[in-house]
Amino acid sequence: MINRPVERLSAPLLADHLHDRLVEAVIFGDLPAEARLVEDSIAEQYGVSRSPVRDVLRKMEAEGLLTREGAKGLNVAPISRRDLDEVYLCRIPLEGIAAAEAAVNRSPDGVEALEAIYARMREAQQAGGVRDYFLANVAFTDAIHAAARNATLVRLLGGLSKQAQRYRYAAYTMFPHLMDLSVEGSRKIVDAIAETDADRARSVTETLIKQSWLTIRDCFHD
Amino acid sequence: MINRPVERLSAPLLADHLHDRLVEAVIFGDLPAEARLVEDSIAEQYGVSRSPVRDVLRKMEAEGLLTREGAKGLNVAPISRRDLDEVYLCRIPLEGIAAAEAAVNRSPDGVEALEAIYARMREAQQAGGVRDYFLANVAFTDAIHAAARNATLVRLLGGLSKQAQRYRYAAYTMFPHLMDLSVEGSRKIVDAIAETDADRARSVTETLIKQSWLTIRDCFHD
DNA sequence: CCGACGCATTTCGCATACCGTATACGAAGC
DNA sequence: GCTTCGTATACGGTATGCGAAATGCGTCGG
Repeated sequence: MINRPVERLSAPLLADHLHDRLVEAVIFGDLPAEARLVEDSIAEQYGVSRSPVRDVLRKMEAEGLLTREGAKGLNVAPISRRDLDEVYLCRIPLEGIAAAEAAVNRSPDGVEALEAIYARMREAQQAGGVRDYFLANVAFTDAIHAAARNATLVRLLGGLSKQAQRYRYAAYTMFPHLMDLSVEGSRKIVDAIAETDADRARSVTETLIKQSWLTIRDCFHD
Repeated sequence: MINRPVERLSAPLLADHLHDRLVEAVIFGDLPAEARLVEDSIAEQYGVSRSPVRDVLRKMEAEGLLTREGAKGLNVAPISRRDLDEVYLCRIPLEGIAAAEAAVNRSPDGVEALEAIYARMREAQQAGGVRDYFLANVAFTDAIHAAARNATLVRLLGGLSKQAQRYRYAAYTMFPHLMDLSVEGSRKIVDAIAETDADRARSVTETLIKQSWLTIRDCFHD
């Protein structure tokens, strides 16, 4: 065997670790769009068997990160403006609902968690750490989803948010000023949720995501 | 081996066949809510190995038909009004978008296909065949999704529609008059799409689904 | 020089076997 | 009699091997 394992995975639930690694690799572009993925190669690289790899690849397919090329293997999903538009067409109303539900089911703990993550976002923004900002921003989104207390909604957003994160990370890298827009909008979202104002939470969320969309769109004018 | 296979599956893509069978069983209630599913037993029943069974169960989990009980196995997802509300909260805007996009991307073939399925729905309604009506109605929904020409939207709806179908079938069985409401609303949807009126397509779709929701809700007042 | 057939390779689908863990039941001790 | 510990068992996670379908390439014939 020529290829040494890139990194040996630790014991508990190989598949979960592997999933995280591969998702990261796709979102951050280490695995470029259209890259071919072969079960055997991945298994060999990470020093595991094909079984967990199969599970992971199927899951990532469901998350929209991979596309199946007929009888051949899987590819990293292509990046395109068309795809971006598809994702955001769905994402806008769903994130709006999540914010509205988070406001309806508002809890002191939930708001506190949001404030904490918002603080992380501000710090990263002022430090100019694009990757740190991105990670905090993802956590912020996840916290709102969790606060919505709606398992079905979370499940659906799970099949969309990973796909969206690819575009978001790329956009933050290209247009760091997008962080300003994001911080400003997030402030409004936290306030609306804290005040239990579901309609305003929905509308500021939808507005923010629409604006982000238009900005990101400029990066991918195929 | 004591248990004879319930039914032996044919060759091409065992997993797909198995998936269809199990999804059917859940939607039509042959596998009741909360029923425990064990990989070994399913494999034995259908005369296949655990590998395809695992794939299928994971897929059905993503479709919201099964829930994972921690380290233990999978159960058929519970039926509850709470769950119904969650599903429809997401389904209303997504189906609305699908109808609107179907109108935007209107094609003569697409409209023709919708009309054909609509005719099937009418026939089944007048014959009083609840199951036939249900099947035609599902086909109608799928045709609109396909006509929207949006892979991401189809993927998301795929993670929701199966779950919704459980409630829809149960509701048609209990309230056959729901068919009248459905036929009437579907007529309006086809017309709006045929006229390329996206806004009207969205609004009549959302109205129909909301009305269905309220009707179904009466069946599941936990 | 071009096209068609056939072989080798790639890659996935499915089967089978093993292992670790979590649960439940029974026995032993307090 | 109740609690607790150990063992048996059931189940999912993982490893591995085999076979079939599709693809690409090379060669042979026109």
